[in-house]
Order: sequence, then C-alpha cells, then structure tokens
Amino acid sequence: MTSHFNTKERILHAAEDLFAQHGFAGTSLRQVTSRADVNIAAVNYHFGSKENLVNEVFKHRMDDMSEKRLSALAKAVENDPNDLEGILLAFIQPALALTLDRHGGAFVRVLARAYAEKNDGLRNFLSENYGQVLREFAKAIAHCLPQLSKEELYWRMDFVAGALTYAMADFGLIKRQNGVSEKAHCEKAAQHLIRFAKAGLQA
Amino acid sequence: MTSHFNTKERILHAAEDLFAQHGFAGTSLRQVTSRADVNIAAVNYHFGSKENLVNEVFKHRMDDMSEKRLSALAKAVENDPNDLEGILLAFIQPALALTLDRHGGAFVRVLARAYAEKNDGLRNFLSENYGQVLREFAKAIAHCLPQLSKEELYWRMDFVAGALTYAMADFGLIKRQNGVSEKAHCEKAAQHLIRFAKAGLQA
DNA sequence: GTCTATAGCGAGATAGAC
DNA sequence: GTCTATCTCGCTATAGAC
Repeated sequence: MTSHFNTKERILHAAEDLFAQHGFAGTSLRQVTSRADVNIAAVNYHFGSKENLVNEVFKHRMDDMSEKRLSALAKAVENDPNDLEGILLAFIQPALALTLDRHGGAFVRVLARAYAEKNDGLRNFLSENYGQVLREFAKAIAHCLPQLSKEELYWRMDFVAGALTYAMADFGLIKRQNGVSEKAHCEKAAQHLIRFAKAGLQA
Repeated sequence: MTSHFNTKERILHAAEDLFAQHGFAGTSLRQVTSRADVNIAAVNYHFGSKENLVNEVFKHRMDDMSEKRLSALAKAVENDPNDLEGILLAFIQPALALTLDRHGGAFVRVLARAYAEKNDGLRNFLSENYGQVLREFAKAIAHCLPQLSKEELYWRMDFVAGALTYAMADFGLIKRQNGVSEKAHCEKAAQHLIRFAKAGLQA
C-alpha cells in the first residue's frame, strides 16, 4: 500500500497517522521511520529536523483544505449571497471530506491537537493562515446577518469552529453506530451541525 | 507564593501549569520539579510515576468541577425545570470559574488537550466520569425540549461542549482586549455562549 | 521526607561509506 | 538518496546516605 509512494511521502503519511494518535511530542522519529519502513536517517535528510517535519505535515493538509473552503465559499456567495446554509456548508464540507480520506482522517485529530498546543509557534503559524480564511467567512456571514455586531459575530464563529473541531475529531458523547458507514455518519454530522450553527448564528 | 504549600502540592501546581503549556508528553519531570523548586526524586516518591502524576492532576480538578456542575444543575432544576438558560449556566459557570482561578486557568487548557489525546487511557478515564455528568445534563435539557430526539439532543450537546472547550481555552479569533479584565472577558464569553447554545439547541 | 548520584534507556542528529 | 554506526543529550526511575 505505502510502497506506491516514495520515501518522502511515506514519511509524511506515517507521521500524520502517528501525530494524530500520540501527539507531536509523544511521537518519536524512530516510530515514524519504522512505520514508514524507511531508515532513521531519511527524515533528517528530507526534512532537516523533527520540527520541520511537523510543519510540513501541517502545511500539506491546511493548504488543501483552505483552498477548498475558499473556492466553495466563492461559489456559494456567487450563487446567493444571502444563503447562510450554503456558506456554512462551504466551511464545513472540506473538513468533512478530510475525515473520509484514508490519511486525512488522522489529520483532523492532528488539527484538533494543534489547537490544544498553545505556544509552540505551530499555533501562530496556524492562526495566521487559518485566521485569514475565517475572516473571509466572517465577511460573507456578516452580509447575511447585518444586524450582528462584529464582536458578536466573531464570538459566534469561534463557537461554530469549536463545535466543528470537536465533532469532527469524534470526541464527546456521539459515537458512530456499528451499522452506519463512516460516510453516512459524517454527512449526518454536517447536517446536524449546519442546523445548529445556523440557529445559533441567527439568535 | 508557592512556598506556602508542601512539596506534593507544589508539584501538582507546577505540573498543571506545565502540562497546559507543553502537553503531557512535552513536559519532563525535570521541568516540573525545577519549577516547583523540589528535588527531582520527590515526584516519584509522592506519585510513583509520571503517568500517575498526570492522573492526579486531572482527578483533582475534574472532581471539583463535576461536583459544582451537578449541584448547580440540581439547584436550577429545582428552581424551574423548564429554564434552559439556567441549566446551560450550570454547565458553563463552573468551567468559567476555573479560568479565573490562579491555577485553574491552566487546567482548562489541560482539559482541552486531554480531549485531543485519543487513545491514552486518560481519555477513557475522562469520558467515563465526564460522560456521566453530561448525561445528567442531557436529561434536564431533554425535559426542556421534549420535541428533540435523543440522537439530535446528543449531537447538539456535543456541539455545545465543543464550543465551550474551544472558547474557554482561548483558541480562535476572539482575543481578550487589553482594556478588559479577565473576569469581564469570561463573563462576556458565558453570556455569548449561553445565547448561542440556547438558540442552537432550540433550532 | 528529602537529598545526591547514577543506572539504563531512548531520543534527535550526523558522519561517512556505498 | 539511502545505509550503518555512533555521538551526545535528556529522560524516567531508583538506590542509598542523611
């Protein structure tokens, strides 16, 4: 399976899985190279350092997700700038899509974990990129809800992002039922979340 | 400041701060004992192992917060079983109170971090205890919103818990303004969150 | 109950052959 | 570009003096 990829890609995939499972500090490069079935020295050859590997794992998925979010947002706004549900879907759908991807599912937990890491520079790097995307959505949502103050809007968007992160990472009470496919579970999650977030934003 | 406490308590407080800042795997016992100004051997004398220290740090605050939540819930329900806002406040207030505590503020991030740790046994221990408290709240909220299916209720409570965790841990777009006291910031957070969560639950 | 000292291990990183 | 071998460091944990 992994043997279709070259050394660098195998390291990236193995690291993504392990970071999701054990965190950044909790994962050793030895674990990564062992799972990727490459030599221990390869990671320093290709990435220079562990810290650099962490950043690359991140950038890879974040760039992809942000791009999908922004293009979905542009399409939704062009279609109907007052369709709050469409805008929310543009925000939620790309995150959802990740959980259906073989390796992306791990990344969702990596993402949640990164939010829990407070000072590590990774967090700053993240909030800069991710922050810009959030501001685009804020603009679109503000257009739908002109009565909302900017402060109130930002609070509520934080709540939506929190609910999304939490639900996507599969914390909490809700567990996927045995009879339900992962895809169906995620679609249900999106549907519930959009309904909830829409009502909360309109409060 | 810390010298008012004995060795064991100093270790607990130092560990709480550092776990919040660097995570569990990212914090060494040497950092802990150095900050607590106790000898490196003291932690193994008092706690046996690092893993045990992690659990104790957790149990200490969780027991306290769960107790406060449940007693506030009992009071709210006794006062008016249909007061959804009162029930939400009982859920949110004790988490809020922690962020105003000298050491509790760190714990909120420790908590968020624990949710991001998926397989480490700590997560199971947590979901068992915390899960019971959540189910009590689910019962009370279900009474206020009898038209909601159990599944829908659980989804929405997950979203509320996510929004709370995210907001409390100070992720996201919203930053405390320089002119605003921490206490005022938290009260505003609670006020916004209750409004948002109430509307979302009633959707 | 608290110290010093150290055992024993696994980490990240690198040098240099191939 | 990938390997083996190894350096150096910091970690958890413990033994034993006080």
